[in-house]
Amino acid sequence: MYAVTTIRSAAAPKKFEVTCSSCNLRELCLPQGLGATDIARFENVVYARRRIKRGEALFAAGDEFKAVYSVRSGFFKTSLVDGEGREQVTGFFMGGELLGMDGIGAARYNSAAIALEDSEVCILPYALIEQLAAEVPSLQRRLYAVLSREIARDHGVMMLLGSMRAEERLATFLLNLSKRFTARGYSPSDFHLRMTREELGSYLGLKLETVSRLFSRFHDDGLIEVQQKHVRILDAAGLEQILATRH
Amino acid sequence: MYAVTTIRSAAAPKKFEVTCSSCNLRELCLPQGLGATDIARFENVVYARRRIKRGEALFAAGDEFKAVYSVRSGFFKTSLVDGEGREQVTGFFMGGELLGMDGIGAARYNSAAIALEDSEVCILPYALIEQLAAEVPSLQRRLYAVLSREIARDHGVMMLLGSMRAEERLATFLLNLSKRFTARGYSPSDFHLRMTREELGSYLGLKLETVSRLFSRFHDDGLIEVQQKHVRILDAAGLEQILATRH
DNA sequence: CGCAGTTTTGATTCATCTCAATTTGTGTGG
DNA sequence: CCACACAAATTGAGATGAATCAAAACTGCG
Repeated sequence: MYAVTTIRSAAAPKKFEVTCSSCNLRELCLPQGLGATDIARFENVVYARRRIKRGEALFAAGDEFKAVYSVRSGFFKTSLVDGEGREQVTGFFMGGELLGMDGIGAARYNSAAIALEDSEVCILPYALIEQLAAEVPSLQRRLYAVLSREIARDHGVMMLLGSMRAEERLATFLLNLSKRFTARGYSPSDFHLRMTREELGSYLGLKLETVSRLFSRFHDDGLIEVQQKHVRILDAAGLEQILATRH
Repeated sequence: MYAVTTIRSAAAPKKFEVTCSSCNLRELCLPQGLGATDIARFENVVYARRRIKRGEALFAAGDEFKAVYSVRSGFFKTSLVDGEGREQVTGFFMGGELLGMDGIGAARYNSAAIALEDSEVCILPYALIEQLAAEVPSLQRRLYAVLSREIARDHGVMMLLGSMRAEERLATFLLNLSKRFTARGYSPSDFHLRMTREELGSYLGLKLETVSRLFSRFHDDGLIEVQQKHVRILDAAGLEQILATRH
């Protein structure tokens, strides 16, 4: 286990006064549910942030696992590349969501995290978090819960990829995105997609042309407005209806 | 948090002397890497086993989350059913593998676990495991690692479902199964599938007829022998070749 | 021994992919 | 600030892998 000072000097990113207690993403982020005293201890461990420009990697698959990251602003994709060069986008991440947890088990990141817009993350040095979790039961519980929810989330994606037709996949994705934007105080119906059609296609198990055609079809059906990356949901109930339609 | 005695009297399954230290699945199971003293404490918490007959549920989606289970013998599937009645098999589990971890976050199981043959599991009461983990760093580390690996495993399935063609999916599945059997001292090439073609199809995102046809094709190509649920791998390199083939 | 559930196989359809051309948008350097 | 070059998105036509529908064969359980 590293000493705090060692890690600080080794990583040496911009040092900020990190104050989770006043962060508006607090309730979506790791310290959710912690009391004032525990949050203070937590802030002491989360001592820095890091900026990542669009297109840059926060970490790559195979990199040594040292920290988990919480998205403070911006947008990320995570993706996996197999031995044959196939890329699979495994998720999209926005404010308050945690990145890198799949690296704990193997001490190396299992996937890569790429910023899809200029972004900023809070660095959560894993050794310190782990140590603190052993002392603070509410943090320990929260950490297990976050890992477990990630598993449940992945199962949802497996359902999407394994059992849904193309238009159900896109409808599910749009509704999910809408919900997450809402939780962050943004419009539930009006947003800018940060990923390309190809990245979205990879995530949904579809080719980019298919994604593009689906957007056009949803548009023609009056469900959404699309203009390149800008999407406006006109008929959320209609999108839900797609999921209810017998297949 | 429950007192040990409360949980014991509440659950009251057959009481066994559980001795992880002498279990041949020890190195695949949760207590992997624990020293003698810690294993003893662990055994004290894992105080019981439970038998599940073929076709029965170890737990159902939505059940209150109380324990994680380790497969002692037998074979399970886990599956998810969405609002529209679609079933998605999310995994198959054999000796030493852990079931139910997706329930930690929501305090309810997120999926159902069904025995595909008469099976036995060790009951790992979560409240006690959590408590012990806070005191035993090696167990804490192992628990985080197990959760993290489950996430990484799920990402592998997402790759399979999102980026592979039907025959690549089946080849991947067979090779994975072979590896897991090998790790448990069984033949790497000769095994009995416990799931139906439909269950396997659900897991692989294919229809049962497609799975059946793929088995026939692999048979015709001299890669495997199949007779209903019995499979013998004749040419593992050939199966790997399928994955390497440009798509 | 018989029946229900499972698997195999065939014929056909259809959703999605592939290939290709065009349009639209974006970042960069003059 | 504009023009150019490159990246991204759209749309069309046609190919194809897997789904669907249907029937027959097998298996093992009661």
